[in-house]
Amino acid sequence: MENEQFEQRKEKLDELRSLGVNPFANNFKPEHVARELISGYGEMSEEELSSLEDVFSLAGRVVAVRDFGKSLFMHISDRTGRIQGYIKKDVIGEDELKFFKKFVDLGDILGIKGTLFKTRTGELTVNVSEFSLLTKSLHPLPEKWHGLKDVELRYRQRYLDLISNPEVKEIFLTRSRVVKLIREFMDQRDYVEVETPILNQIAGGAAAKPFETFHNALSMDLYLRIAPELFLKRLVVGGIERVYEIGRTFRNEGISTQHNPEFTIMELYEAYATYEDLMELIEELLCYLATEIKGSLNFEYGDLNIDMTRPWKRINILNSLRETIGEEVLSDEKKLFEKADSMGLEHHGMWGKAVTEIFEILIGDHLMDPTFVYGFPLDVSPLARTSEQDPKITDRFELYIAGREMANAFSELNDPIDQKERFQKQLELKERGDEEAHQMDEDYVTALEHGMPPAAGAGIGIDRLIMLLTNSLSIREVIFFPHLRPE
RNA sequence: GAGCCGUUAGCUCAGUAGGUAGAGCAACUGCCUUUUAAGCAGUGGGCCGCAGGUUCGAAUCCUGCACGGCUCACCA
Repeated sequence: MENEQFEQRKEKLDELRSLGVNPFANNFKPEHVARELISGYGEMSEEELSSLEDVFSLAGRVVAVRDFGKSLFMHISDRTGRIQGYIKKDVIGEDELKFFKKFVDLGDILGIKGTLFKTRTGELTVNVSEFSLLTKSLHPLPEKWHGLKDVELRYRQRYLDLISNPEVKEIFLTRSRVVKLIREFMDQRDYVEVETPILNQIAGGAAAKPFETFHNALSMDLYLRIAPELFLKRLVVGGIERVYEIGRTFRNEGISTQHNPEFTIMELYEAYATYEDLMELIEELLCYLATEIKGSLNFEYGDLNIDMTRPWKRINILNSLRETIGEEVLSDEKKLFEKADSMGLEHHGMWGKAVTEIFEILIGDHLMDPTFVYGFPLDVSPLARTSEQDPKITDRFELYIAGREMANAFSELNDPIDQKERFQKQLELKERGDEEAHQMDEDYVTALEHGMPPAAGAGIGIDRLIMLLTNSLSIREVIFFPHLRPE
């Protein structure tokens, strides 16, 4: 970090202090932002502007300076955008101009005041009559034209990425908008937003390896949650009939363009609904988001054209597998396991696991337009309600978009006896070496014993949804500080 | 965890038959009162990711390591 430019700027800092100027002053209140000036006055002619006598004040980071000797142009960037400032000796005085040239660097935070005018090239510009150095920056900005490209630096020093790459900032602003829209959508449907524990004694509600931690005062092992599911359903037992949570979840697994160890999930539960109702709800929600964010139900994602026009396709896992691998393989457990083995897939001797694994590779990965995949086997769905048509199947679906799982939903199992037996089976799997099998959650079973109304619930991967809506091909592009190894 | 690729100035990037390290931006010194990737003249700035090896000589060839990216595996 010690380099020529850093040293030069530190010297300026010392000199400013010796002149009695606070290089980290906080005595300037900007009354305007770039965007409001541009949208409010950008269309006015030079004549109209010159008849205005209003003085505007704004503050932001100096991102460009073009020095002409007795005058100079600069661009200042605030939370809404950029605006040009013009400093002219005749207006501001020789001493102030000299001060600017000597002490104000690219990257500094500056407050400016002045009237508006238009340059010859038609750009709305603040004719600066007064400026105030608010914060000295000790490091140079990244390259003004190419921005910050180095992916590692972009993630490690995200602030520089945000300063110099406007499209990056745009993605995160969109992320914020999407989450807000989701909340509005859910609130309109009478759902209550809640928060449930992240530190769990039992990490349940999904098939995943948890992070472990320890509570010193209680002398107790704890896990970071892998899903909020079991807590939310306790709330349904408690009479919060429509409930949702948007929050961080942690899974101790690999990192990739699709996976970050901590990610954001939305889970929702609705009493008296079925998984088919949730297909409708999710379709409505995602189409609403696409319309608001993309302005269309047809948009590009990478090389793909995604068509979200309703109604979305619904395909049955067993039926579609029957077409690809044939009835004889599907119905003969031995042949099915051989098929899974030949594809290098794990199945732990479970029919359902083999079925879903094979499905994902052969069919799921190729589903680009939104598709509901339903008919999940019971042995991979320990919290889902058994189908009334087929005892080996549950009332569960997953939503695939762009070949990826975006949501998982089912009618909830609310029979406590059945639930306990399912947990028991998961324990057996765990003993046989399936690290991702569920733990027994007696307390949850007790909650069900008090009666959970029939309900359906869904989980939606928010990061992946944001990726889709912002055309981001890596999850790291939608998470401010993705997990990286220490430098 | 495996394979492939990358790491050179603050930033973006060049740099091959191994022969003392380059450009643009940024910085510094001048000139320039409507520019916008401003322009002109000049100057400074490098453990070429780290550690070994080969060689008279390594940014360049070899090995190991670190970090990152992509693909695959596990998963959402």
